[in-house]
Amino acid sequence: MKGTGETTDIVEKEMYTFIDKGGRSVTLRPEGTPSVVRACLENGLFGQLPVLKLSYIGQMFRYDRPQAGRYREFWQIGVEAFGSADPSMDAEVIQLAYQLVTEVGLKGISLELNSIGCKRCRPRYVEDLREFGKRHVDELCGKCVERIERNPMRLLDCKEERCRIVMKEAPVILDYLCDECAEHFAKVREYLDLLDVPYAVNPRVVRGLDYYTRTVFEITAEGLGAQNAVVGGGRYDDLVELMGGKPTPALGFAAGLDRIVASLEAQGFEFPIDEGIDCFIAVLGREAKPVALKLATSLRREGFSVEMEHLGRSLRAQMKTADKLKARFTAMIGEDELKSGRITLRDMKSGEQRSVEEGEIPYILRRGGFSDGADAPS
RNA sequence: GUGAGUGUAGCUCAGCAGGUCAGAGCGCCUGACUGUGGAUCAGGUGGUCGCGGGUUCAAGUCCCGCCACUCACCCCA
Repeated sequence: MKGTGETTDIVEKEMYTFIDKGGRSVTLRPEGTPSVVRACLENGLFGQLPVLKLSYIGQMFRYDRPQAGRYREFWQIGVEAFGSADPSMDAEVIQLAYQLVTEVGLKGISLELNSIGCKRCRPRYVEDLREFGKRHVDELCGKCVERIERNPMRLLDCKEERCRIVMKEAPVILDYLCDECAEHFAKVREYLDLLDVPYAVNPRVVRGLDYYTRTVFEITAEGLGAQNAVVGGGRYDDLVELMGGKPTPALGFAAGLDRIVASLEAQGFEFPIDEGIDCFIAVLGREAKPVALKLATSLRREGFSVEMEHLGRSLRAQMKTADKLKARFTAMIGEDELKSGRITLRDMKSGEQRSVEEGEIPYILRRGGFSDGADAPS
C-alpha cells in the first residue's frame, strides 16, 4: 500500500482484508499499478528496454458497498509505460485509452485532463490550499475539515454542494505549476490536439491515488449515473523510486472492464447474440448411443460445436431441444440409420432432410447447407 | 462507512387487515402428432415461503436478530 497512499479512500476504507487459514492478514489488490512496478523490480524488467510498455488484465478487489457499475471484484485492463518523461508518451497513452473506449462503442464519452504538478511545485500549492481551507473551515463538511490537515488536495473533489461552492474560489493548481510542469502540460495538450483527441481541462480532477505527478486524466461515459468513470490514469514519475527502484518516469491508466460493459448495456448497445450450435445429434434407442457418441466426438475434433441426447427421450422432445439450442443441423441416428449405415441430417433452417454418409457431414456443416454434392467427397 | 429497499417453484413475480395462501405466467416433462423442432391445446412435475428466535389458538403474512442481494450517498474502475 506504500504506493497507493495512506490517505486515499482506497486505503482508508476500501481494502479487502481478511485473515487466512494461516492467521495471516491478507489484502487483495485494489489496483494494478503498484503490483506491476513491484513485479518489474523483482524480475529486473527495467533496463531491458529503454522504454518499457506493459499491459495486463485482471481482477481487482475493493470492499465497497456494491451497486450498479461497482463491484467488489471487478476487472481492469491496465496499461503502463516506463522510461520516458516526455509529453509525447503522455499523449500516446492517453490516445490509447481514448481509442479503447471509442472503438468499443461507448457513447457520451468525455476526457478530462489536468496536471497536478511535481514534488517541487505541488507543496507550495498544497500549503496555499490548506490556508484557504482554514479560512473557510466553518463552511466545509466534516470530511473536508479533516482533509484540510490530512490531504488538502481531496478538498477539490468533494461532492457536497456547500464544499463545491466554497472550493470554486480555491486556488487552482495550474497557476502553481513550475516552468517544467507547465511546459510539460502545454506539450501534452499540443500533442493531443495533434492527434485529434478531444479533452477538457478540469483543475478539479486530482485522482484518488497519491502517487500521481503532473498529468492526470479521467474518461467518463454516460449511462451509469455516478459510476460514470470508465478509465482513470496519469503520470507517476516518483513511484518506481519510492518502491526501491532507480528513478524512472512513467505513466499509465486502468480501464474498468465490467463498468464498460455495464455502460454499454445501459446505452442499449446490441451485443452479438449467442449463435447456437452447429449440430445436435438425436439418439433413438440404446444401440444408437455409441454411434452418436463417436459422431459427436469426431465432429468436435473437427472444431464443430455439437450436442447430443443423453436422456433417451422421444424424438419429438429431442427436436425441441435441438431447436432451443439453435442447432444449425440435427443428425438423427436410430434403427433405420443403423441398418443403412447412413445418417439422417436435417437442415433446421430450411427443414430439408437427407440421408448422408457420415464422412460428408463435416463438409455440409462447414458449408452451412446441403450442396448438390459437387465438392463433397463421394 | 451512511441511508433505503428486497428475499415465496428453475426464472419473473402475486399473495390485500395474521385463519383453504401455498398461487400465476414462463420453463421443464408427457400426450394430441408410434422416428421429427419453431404454433396451438390438454395434463403433469415442481417450494424447509432467506436463516434463527418471539407474539398468537393460528404466521410468507406481525415483532426482534442475523445473512444475502439490490439501489443510492461517499469514492472510484
